[in-house]
Amino acid sequence: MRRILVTSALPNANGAIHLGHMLEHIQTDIWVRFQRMMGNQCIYVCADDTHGTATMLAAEREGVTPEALIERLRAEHAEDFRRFHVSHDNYYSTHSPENEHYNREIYTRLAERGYTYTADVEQLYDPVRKLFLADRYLKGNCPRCGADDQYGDNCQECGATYDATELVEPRSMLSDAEPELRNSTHYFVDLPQFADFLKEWTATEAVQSEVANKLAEWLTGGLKAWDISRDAPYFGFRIPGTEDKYFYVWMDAPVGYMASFQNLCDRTEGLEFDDFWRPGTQAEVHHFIGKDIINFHCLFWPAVLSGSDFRTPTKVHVHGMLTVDGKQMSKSRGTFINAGTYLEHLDPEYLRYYLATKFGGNTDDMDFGLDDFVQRVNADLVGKVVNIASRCAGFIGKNFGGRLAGDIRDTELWDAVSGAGDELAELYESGDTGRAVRRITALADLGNRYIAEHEPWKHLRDPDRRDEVHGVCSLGINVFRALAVYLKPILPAMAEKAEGFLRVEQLAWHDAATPLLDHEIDRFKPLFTRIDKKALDKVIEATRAEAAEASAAQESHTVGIDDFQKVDLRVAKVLAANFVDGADKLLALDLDVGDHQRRVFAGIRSAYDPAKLVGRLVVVVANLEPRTMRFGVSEGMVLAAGPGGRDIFLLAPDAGAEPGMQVT
RNA sequence: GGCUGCGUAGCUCAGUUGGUUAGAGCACAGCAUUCAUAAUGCUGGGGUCGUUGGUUCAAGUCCAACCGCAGCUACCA
Repeated sequence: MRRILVTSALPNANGAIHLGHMLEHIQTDIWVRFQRMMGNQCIYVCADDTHGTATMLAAEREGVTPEALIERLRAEHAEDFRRFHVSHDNYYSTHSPENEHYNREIYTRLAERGYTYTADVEQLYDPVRKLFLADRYLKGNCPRCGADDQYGDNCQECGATYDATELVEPRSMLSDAEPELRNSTHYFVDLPQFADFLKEWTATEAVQSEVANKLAEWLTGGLKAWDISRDAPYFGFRIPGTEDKYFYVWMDAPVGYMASFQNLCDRTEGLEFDDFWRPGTQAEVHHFIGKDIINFHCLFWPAVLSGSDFRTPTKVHVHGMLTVDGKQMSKSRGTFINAGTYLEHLDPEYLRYYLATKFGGNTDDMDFGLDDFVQRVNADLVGKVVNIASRCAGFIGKNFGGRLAGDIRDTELWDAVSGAGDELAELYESGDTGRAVRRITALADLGNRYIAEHEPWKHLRDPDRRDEVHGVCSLGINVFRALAVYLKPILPAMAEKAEGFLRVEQLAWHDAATPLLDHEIDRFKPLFTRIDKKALDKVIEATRAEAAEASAAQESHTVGIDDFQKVDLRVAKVLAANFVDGADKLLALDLDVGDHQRRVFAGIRSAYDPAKLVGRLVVVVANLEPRTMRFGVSEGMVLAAGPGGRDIFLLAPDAGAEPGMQVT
């Protein structure tokens, strides 16, 4: 029995799970379920990737703590995956004590062995927001071609790459302030010391050949030291021995795989962390990732592991990106589909099956063709596979008491179907489920052809041919059963229904090799319904609507008077103001809006004493969609100016204004 | 700009080390069938294999340039 630990890349705690995430988790889950069906021990862990400046800023915008924000998203993400039948053994968080423990341990070991050092770095600093700016938060003019509005790493116009400090007329995207050049001490992993190790490691079976080719670019071009620290304020783990330095999120994210596993071990008898992570163990570790994060998983991660005396990954399975109708997923086209939106209208197994037809175990991009999706799923699953059971079950039930024949009538067909197991197993193992599905549907074609040739409906009336009819239909059911086994890693829910129909225990891989004989089965109920194209259209419409809402809210620089008039601004009087338990940025305000009262949570605690707010007038957005926060529902928004922190200034109408008056 | 990979019928994809008239499924057309969720079976039309040039007796397959797509380019998580 193999002992295997499997991971999918950690989704970021800054948005909903979408089809791109689902692609990776479905691919991983198919492989995991296949391994379990083969009788291997296969543990599948994942987590939300929670740290970084983005989380900090998002929490600030929502007026909640980062901890509250990431826990809400973690729960949502875990639920989305569960509903798609993704069988994580643990879906954890990188913001966990286990993760902090292993980050410290890894860092300490690296430092002890001389793999780390510090150096001063010149970096752009936002004097208003008081933080160092990552490239993505900087814009300016390209130092080479002069194009304006370019990010801090490279130019979209001329393709030049440069350092953020070279930008002409740089601006902070957070405050629009002109950044200052400041010095800061940073911590580095001395990657060049791992060059020989990495050259060796990337030449093994651990990575696909095209991935090794890509990695050769870094390995032959010369590795640079890796900057693993960030300055406060930063949402993350503090580096041991420092006051204001934090681990860069890409340092602690992969360690999150270990942390999630440790957390599972702590509540699972017989599961030992060291069995999987000590050097030289026979247990396997497999990572599934997209081609966008190859360098983190195939350079930094194995180097860090080997330098801190942990085992290195058995294999990194890299997949390509998902396009929809041949183009990048796009919010305006309605193709940036969230998992939750999909689930409102469609069965998750449609997507699992369709994506399975696309996986080839390589890094090619995969296209989600909307029409193709509908046709492929309906034709293959309903028309071919399930149809075999559907057309045979009636005969068995009505004429033979629901009992299958005692022997296999035609060994040629049965041998072809039952004998495909080894080949299919190899295809699943290598990740080529596309080819596996093609082989399986070809077997279904054999089954349907066999039934058509033997025309059981014609011979049913002939008492001399009763046995023949019984044998043909029983074989049909057995073909279906084998196909259900072969498809079970992809379609677990369908397989479960099939188990009920066949009245059998959980199907394992080897069950496909032995037929079900002289066995009573249940009445047939539809195992799979066809996709209605209209349901898919609704998904696209809903996605487009979500996007329109979001972009209307933030994108346009100028608004028409119509847009402005949609905002219902009212004068309100503060009746009560209170601290909120567990929220360090919020105040709960009870407002008199003229004809009624309402409660609003405002992120102004850092600047206002609640006692001094009572009785004063403020301006409130009265028709803002109510937002459910951890502490209750916020029904509106109080207007204020300023960058935040101590500098928040509430708007106030002049004397004479009354609660409820509209602001125009 | 550099790097990795991809570009084959209307659509989604197969095409091993270059070797006879380039394949499958879906879609489409015709026929058959009616057991089955308008499901199935048989037959058929449809491609100058992204473009151009080269190597070779022979190129979808090897080489070069160009075009298009995706990703990376070390601070995008």
